Amino acid sequence: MKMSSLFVQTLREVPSDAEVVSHQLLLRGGYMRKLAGGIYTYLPLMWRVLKKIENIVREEMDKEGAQELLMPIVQPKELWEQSGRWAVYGKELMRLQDRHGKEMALGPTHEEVITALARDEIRSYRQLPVNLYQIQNKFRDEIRPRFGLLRGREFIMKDAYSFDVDEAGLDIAYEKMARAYTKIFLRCGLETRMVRSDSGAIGGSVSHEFMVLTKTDSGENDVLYCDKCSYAANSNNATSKMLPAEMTGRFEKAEIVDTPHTRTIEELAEFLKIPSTIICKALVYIADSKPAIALIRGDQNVEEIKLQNALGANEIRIATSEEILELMNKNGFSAEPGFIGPKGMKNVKIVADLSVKDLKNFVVGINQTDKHLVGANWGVDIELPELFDIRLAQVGEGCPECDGHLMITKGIEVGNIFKLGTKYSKAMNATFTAEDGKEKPFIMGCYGIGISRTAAAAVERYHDEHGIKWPIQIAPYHVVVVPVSDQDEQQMKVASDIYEKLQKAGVEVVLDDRAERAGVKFKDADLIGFPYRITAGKTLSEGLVEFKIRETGEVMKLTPDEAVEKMIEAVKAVS
RNA sequence: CGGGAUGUAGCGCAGCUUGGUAGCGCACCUCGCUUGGGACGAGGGGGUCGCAGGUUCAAAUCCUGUCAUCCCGACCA
Repeated sequence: MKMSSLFVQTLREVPSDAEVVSHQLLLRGGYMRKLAGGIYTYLPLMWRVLKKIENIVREEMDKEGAQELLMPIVQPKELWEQSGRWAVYGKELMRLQDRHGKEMALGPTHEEVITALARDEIRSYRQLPVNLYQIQNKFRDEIRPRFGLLRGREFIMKDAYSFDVDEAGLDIAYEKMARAYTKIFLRCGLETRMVRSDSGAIGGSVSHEFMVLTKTDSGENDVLYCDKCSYAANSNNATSKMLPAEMTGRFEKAEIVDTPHTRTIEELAEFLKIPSTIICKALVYIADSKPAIALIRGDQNVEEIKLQNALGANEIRIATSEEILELMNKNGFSAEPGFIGPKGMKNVKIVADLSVKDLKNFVVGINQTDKHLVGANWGVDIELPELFDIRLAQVGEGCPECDGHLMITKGIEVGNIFKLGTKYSKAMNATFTAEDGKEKPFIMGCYGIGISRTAAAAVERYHDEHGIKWPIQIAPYHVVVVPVSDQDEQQMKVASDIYEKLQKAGVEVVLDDRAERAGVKFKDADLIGFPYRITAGKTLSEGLVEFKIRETGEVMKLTPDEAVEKMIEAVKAVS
C-alpha cells in the first residue's frame, strides 16, 4: 500500500472529548471516527487490526473444536420473555419496534438465540458436546459510554456457547476455553491475568475474567492480586483475610446507652472510646424497591455487587433518609439514620457479613435516636441473621489462598468465561434426550472476547508520547518504508525496491511516497505505530538504509537487502 | 437518573461581559521555495455560530425551550 493512497488522516491536535490515551491515539492516528456517543466508524487501519485479532481468535477457537456461525443482531421479544430477561435486563437492552409494532431488541449478547437454536436442533446426547461461536457487533445501550472503544455502545465481540450433557462435560469445555483465551491474548501480544469475578446479569455460578493489567490509570476495573501466589480477582468479587482486629467490647453487660449526635461510625467510636472493629454497622438498602438491612463490622465496607447477589436482587441502592424513616415507622420505631439496628425489625430482609459473626459484647444501633445498645451478643440480645460474604476486600489485607498480601491495579477486561449451567436451558425448555432416555436440559457455558476492546487495551498497554507501539501480530501493517525526500531519485528507487521485495515476500508494507518533509513522515509513522520503519535517506551515501524498531527505538544501519531479510525474519518469528 | 461544563470551518480555540452582520492556529487547494523529526512566503476555498422560538431597527452575543457532547457521581447513616 502506498501512503499517498491509504485512507488515513492523522490529527495533530487531540480531540477535546477524548480522555483516555487509547481513545486519543486511535482518533489521532486515523483509526476511527465517532458517529454518535459510544458508536464509532472503524477506518481501514482499524479494520485491519480488528481483522487480525478476529483471525487469531478464530484459529484458537477452531483448534479447541468450536464452530463459527452468525446469528441475527435483531432479536424478537418472545425469546427474551422466555428466558425472563426482557423484564430484568434493564435499559441497556436497546428495544425497538418494527412497522407492525412488534417488539424487538438489539442483541447485547446471544444466550437466548443460541439456546433456542439448540432447543430446535439438538435432540440427542449423541449430538453433544458442541461449542458454537460468532464474531459480531453487539449493542448495549450503556448508561454512560466513555473511554472510546473501552466502553462503547456498539462493539465487536466474539461470543461462544457450549452445550454439554453434564457438569463434567462443562468443566472440560470451560478448561478448553480458558486455555484458548490465554493463547489468544498472548498471540495478540497481551499478557492477561485470569481473575474470578461476579457473574452478574448473565447468571450462573463460576466465572472468570481475563484482564490486561495496564500498569497505568486507565482501565475501569480494580483488580486485587496476591503479591505471592496467582490469586487475582475483580474487586467486586475478591475475598481476603482481614487484618487482625479487636473483636471484643469492653461493655460486659447489655444495656442501652445515650450516644448523642453519633450518626457515623467514626463519631460513635470516638464518643464511646472504642475501636470501630467492635461496632456492628447497619446499612439500609433498597433492593428491587424493597428495603433490606446489611450488617457489617464497623471498620469494613460493603461490596454492593456481593450484597446484590446475597439478596438475590437485580438492582440495589442505598436507601434515602426518607425511606429509612418510613421503614422505622412501619416497625413502630422513629430512629433517624445513624441509629438503625437489626433488633425488632420485621418484614425486612436482614443479611450479615461474615465479619460480624465473631463479635462479642459489641455495639449496635437499637432504632432509637441518640442511643445505642452496648455489650450485645448474638443469640442473647439479637438473633444472628443469615451470613454472607458481602465485604469489600482491600489492599494490604491477606491473600485468601496463601500468606501473601493483596495489591491493587487497574485492569481492562478483555474476555470472560461463565459456567451457565441450566439457567437458560431450563427457562427456555431446551432439552435433549439423554443416554438413559430421559429429557434433560443442556448444561451450558458462555465465553466472550471483546474484539474492539482488545485493540484498545493493546494501545493502552503499548504506547509512548509519540503514538502507538503495536505488537507486530496485530499491527495494521508490519513496516513502513520511508524515502526521506520524494524528490531524490536514488532514495525513491531504493525505497520502491525494498517495498516491492517485501510485498513479494508477503510482508505487509506501506511505502510513504508522499511529497512531505521527513519530519511529517516520521511523526506519522510513530503515531500510527508501525512496528518497523525502514528509512532511505542520507545513509544511502554509504549504501545503507536505516532499520528502526518502534518498540525499543533501536536503530540499525543495514544494506537494503539486509533490511529486507531482517524484516522478513521479524514477520516469520511471530507467524 | 442527579451534579458540573461545553456546543462558533475537518480538528483545537477566540469573539459573548458592553448586540452592529465572524476571526486565529492547524488541516485543505494553487504557485514558489524547501526536504532527517509536524518548514517558509504569497494567494485561495470552506461556517444559516447545535436546533427552535422570543426580545430588538439589528442576535454568535440577551431570554426561553430543546437536542447533543464531555466530566463527576450513582456511596457506606
